Amino acid sequence: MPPRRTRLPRAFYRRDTVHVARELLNKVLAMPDGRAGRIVEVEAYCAGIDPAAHTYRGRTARNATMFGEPGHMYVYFTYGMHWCANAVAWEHTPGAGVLIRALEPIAGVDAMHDARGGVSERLLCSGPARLTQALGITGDLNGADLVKGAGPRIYDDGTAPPLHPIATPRIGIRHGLEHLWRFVVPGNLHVSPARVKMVQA
DNA sequence: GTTTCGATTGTG
DNA sequence: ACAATCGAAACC
Repeated sequence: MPPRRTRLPRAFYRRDTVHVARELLNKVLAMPDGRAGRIVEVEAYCAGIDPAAHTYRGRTARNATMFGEPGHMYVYFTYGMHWCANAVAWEHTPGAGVLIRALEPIAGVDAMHDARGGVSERLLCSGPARLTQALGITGDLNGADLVKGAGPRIYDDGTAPPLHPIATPRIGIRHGLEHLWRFVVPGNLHVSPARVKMVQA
């Protein structure tokens, strides 16, 4: 018998972005075709004070979704080839959300492999662009409602977030490294291989 | 209008 | 360590 899935209410996303990031650990991201994975790594990007956030310099055509209603999905294109997915989440200041960085695959794994080519299961969804490729998320889904609608959803299947998630600096950014806003499920094997950016000596 | 660079990944 | 690859942001 499959675990019961509870839809996350809009109010879930309408809270402090860092808090939502931690609460999203161990939730389930599911696509309409059945592909689904457990969220095991996230990063919070905050409004106003956070120079690493796309929204730091204000609203643009690209980041407009982040200024919209919490609980929608902000999908952006980067490095000329990759899509990344966020859950819009903010309480008082618009323009913030949670980057989903890694999933543990739990359903539709064959379809994920078809979408990703011959990669190991461990690397199937272990990175922000890997998981969008595995699930088939592209810019078409920018703005999709994760709470209502027929598109991607985030569910609670009864698995609580870790009591003590690992907190680290965020990956691949140049500013805002002092904030420990990357959160990881301790011991999970599907976390992205944390590449430390090499610095020229 | 032109240039720079990125919330990354795969390969060498 | 570095190329791939292109649109948005930044700069003039």
